[in-house]
Amino acid sequence: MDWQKLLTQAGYRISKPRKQVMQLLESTQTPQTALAIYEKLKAQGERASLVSVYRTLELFASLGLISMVYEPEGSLGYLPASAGHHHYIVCQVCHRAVEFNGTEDLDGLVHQVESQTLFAVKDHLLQFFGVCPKCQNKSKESA
Amino acid sequence: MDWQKLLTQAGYRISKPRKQVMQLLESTQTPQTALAIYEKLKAQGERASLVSVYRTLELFASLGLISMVYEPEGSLGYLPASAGHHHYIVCQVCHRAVEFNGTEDLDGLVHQVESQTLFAVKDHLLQFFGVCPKCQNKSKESA
DNA sequence: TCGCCTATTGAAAAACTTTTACAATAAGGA
DNA sequence: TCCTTATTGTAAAAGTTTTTCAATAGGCGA
Repeated sequence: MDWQKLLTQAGYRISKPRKQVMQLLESTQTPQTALAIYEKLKAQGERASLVSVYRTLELFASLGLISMVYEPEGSLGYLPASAGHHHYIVCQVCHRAVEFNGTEDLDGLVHQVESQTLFAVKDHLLQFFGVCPKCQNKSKESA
Repeated sequence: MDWQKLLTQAGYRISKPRKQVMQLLESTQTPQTALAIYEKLKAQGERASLVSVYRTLELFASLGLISMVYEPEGSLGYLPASAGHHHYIVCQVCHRAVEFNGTEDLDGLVHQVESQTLFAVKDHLLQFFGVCPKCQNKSKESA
């Protein structure tokens, strides 16, 4: 669904900062931190405040409109959420994030962990880091 | 291997704060944040500074003596590292962390992700959250 | 379209976390 | 025990996230 409709239906307004943040996330190829979003908007001449960026990201995340991934250095980046699964592999070179579908294998792992630890699994944190095809080729060329 | 021997062999000294931090981590059942370690040491009358706690944790982690887990609220906790694998499931109620062995299933997932995304997988972030057996029983009793 | 209500914003400050600088201290080999 | 220097503690800085509150603007109803 359109994010603006979803926001409206949930009782939120379509404000300028919210439009700007979503537009920036949608136009970017890599996950962006709150500060990076703020600085890129500023560089574009927009004057959304950093506080609003934080608030907007929190709202969008709570509504499932955006996903969060850990960058290779540990900071938290945001990117538009797609419909289904939300597991990402992040390129350690160019930071590009790509979704992968690992539901089935993960289900197996969840069951194994539950029987092994007797915990009831409620949630998980799963993310891969690696080198994307483009960056693999670049390093081959320069070698 | 004994952590003190390992430190010495790597050219580091066995200082008071390092002893205190390791002792505290070894005596605790749950992962501890830097601040929590500092405050618990202070409560015990030890006078290690917060700066030293940070430095010590960084050193221990770089030597593989301790592992890091994300707490349910998102903060980073430390706990002594065991020999082999280092994946944890953390109880959302009592914060206890238990290791699990998911190497095989994870290998399968890694291969699937590589063929699906064409990335070369270098590293990963895997952690589960749930409710431990004890806390499951407690909630049953109170229900 | 206009006006009103109030959700939302921006600025400033506060709270919190982590890092840096540097003189004083103490670990451990000679 | 002495000497060298790794390590510490204090203080300050840097960085990040949250809170406060008056001003603004989104969007519904008239």
